[in-house]
Amino acid sequence: MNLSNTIAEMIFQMLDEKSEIEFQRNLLAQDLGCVPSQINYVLSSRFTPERGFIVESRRGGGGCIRITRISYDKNSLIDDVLSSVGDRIDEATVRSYLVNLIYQNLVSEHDASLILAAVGDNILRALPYDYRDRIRAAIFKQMLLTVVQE
Amino acid sequence: MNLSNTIAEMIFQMLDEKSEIEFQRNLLAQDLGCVPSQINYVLSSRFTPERGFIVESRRGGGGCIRITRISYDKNSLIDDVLSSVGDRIDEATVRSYLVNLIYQNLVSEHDASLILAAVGDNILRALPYDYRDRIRAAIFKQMLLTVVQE
DNA sequence: TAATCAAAGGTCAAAGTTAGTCAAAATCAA
DNA sequence: TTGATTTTGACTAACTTTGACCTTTGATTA
Repeated sequence: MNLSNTIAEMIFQMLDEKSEIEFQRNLLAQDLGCVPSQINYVLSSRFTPERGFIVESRRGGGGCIRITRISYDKNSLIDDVLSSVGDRIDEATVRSYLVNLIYQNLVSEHDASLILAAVGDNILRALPYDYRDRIRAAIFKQMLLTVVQE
Repeated sequence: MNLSNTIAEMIFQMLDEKSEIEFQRNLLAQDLGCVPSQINYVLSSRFTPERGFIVESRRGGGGCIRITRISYDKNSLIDDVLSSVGDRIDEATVRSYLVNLIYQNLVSEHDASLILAAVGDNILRALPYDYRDRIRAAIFKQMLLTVVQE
């Protein structure tokens, strides 16, 4: 397990108890024995809005970082997803949507794995670049609609 | 016995104890005294979804390769289907497979509708003829494997 | 009040660590 | 021989770690 995952896990755990946490970057870094900017890396690679987190911060004396886990209203979230997925999407982005959808209990893990099976790159790679992300987006949307319909 | 078979056998053995293993590509290659990319060759030639394996990986620090063996309990029936679906398949044929699979209780209606959402012609029609039925077959197989896996 | 200082956090790019891809060369089997 | 499979390695892509330098903020001091 690498450092970034460890840090992320620790933060996830904190967020398990409260939906909003606050901490000092340098202190956390010191606790973890890492360089402060590593915290930023973890935040920007794992606590993105796409995955359902808001990260805010204040500099200067008494500064800190605040992370909030957001929960959306059910219907509107799917709508949001459907409308925010353009006519192209890559696999990584699908994954992050799915993580979020699972987290919000809008899509079961089972369905998510089916969706991923369908739009995973290991299959769509066979398509010419022009079509790949376009077809992926179309299938993804269609499947989401189907999932939600029930 | 050639190298690839030796490597494959070693991995099979590991998978005999647990249905999911994780290892570092470079370390394994070193142990085996082969070039790292040989591992990829073995994986892509022998640990395919068709043969009941899922291979995932992460790059970068702490990266690794994970192989999951799909349980073959109710799988052998699906296996027949998988091998009888060729490289290409049209929508009508998918539908009849699904009807059959539902009838045999191998696939739920819910999953069938998801599969159909993914491989329906209304989406894949956007592809050039050459690719359409080929991609459909690939997605169909991959999804069936995913369904059975649970 | 204005200048200064110290205490946060932010940015970015280089270096490091894995794994993936691809095609040429070698080998094997029919 | 010929076509398929295997072996290699150079190059690429993805992700992580680190550190030097920058910006913001609040408090203190002249």
